[in-house]
Amino acid sequence: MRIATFNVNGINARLPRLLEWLEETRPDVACLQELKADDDKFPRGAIEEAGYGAIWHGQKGFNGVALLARGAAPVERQRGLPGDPDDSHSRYIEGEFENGLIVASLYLPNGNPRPGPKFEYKLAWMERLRAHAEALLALERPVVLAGDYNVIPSDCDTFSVRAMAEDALMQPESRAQFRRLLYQGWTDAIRARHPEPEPVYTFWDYQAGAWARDAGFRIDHLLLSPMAADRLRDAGVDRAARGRDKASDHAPVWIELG
DNA sequence: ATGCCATAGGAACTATGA
Repeated sequence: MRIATFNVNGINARLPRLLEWLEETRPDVACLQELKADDDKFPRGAIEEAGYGAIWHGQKGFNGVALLARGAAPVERQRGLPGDPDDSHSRYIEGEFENGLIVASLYLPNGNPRPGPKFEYKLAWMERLRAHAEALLALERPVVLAGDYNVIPSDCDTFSVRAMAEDALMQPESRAQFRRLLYQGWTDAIRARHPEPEPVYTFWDYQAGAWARDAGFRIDHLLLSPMAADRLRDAGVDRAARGRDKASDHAPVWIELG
């Protein structure tokens, strides 16, 4: 089965591209981020017509995450990341799919500018994610944590270490928290299939001709629990999606599980 | 150091992003 994650950067602005991508690649589960739409603005009709059941956690203006299942209705397990009742951002949704599979769609805070409250929020969010991920591992089930992590894990995951040196995405604290997650026992699916130092970018800025000169970085990740990692057959990036008219600044990332 | 470009909301411009 195919599971994919796609930061759409506005689900209504991106709807034609999203529907086209669903039809072309037919993922069994799709994790979407940056809906930038309130719950009642989610295009449920168009998604259903494309053959997908959906659950979503919207927010006006920014954030917003969703889970899509082909020919099925995802069963919601968790809406919002646990650990802070005062956190109003819609950045996490978790569902249950066929054969006991658990999949989460997450949109980790960017953290810029740094230093400052946004960077502190990012690190606190990562700590909450670590705690929740630990609980998921304890279930000993196939689990996929997919989404826009806003973390460049290592220097070969960016076109320019120098250009990104001061960015929150590449700070030692952000990377350390990401590594702590991996050390719990999660597998970074892209790196399992495409070991370093192969560059595998998932994001290219709209500005400064970044796509044209392949000035990208890797921030969209699928982390697999041991039971999911055992089933990993392949992983990749749908780069073609980034080259299209009215494209998102992110490309979809996918895995195939046996 | 800032803008570059894009989206949403709302009707000029700001907030947000990475």
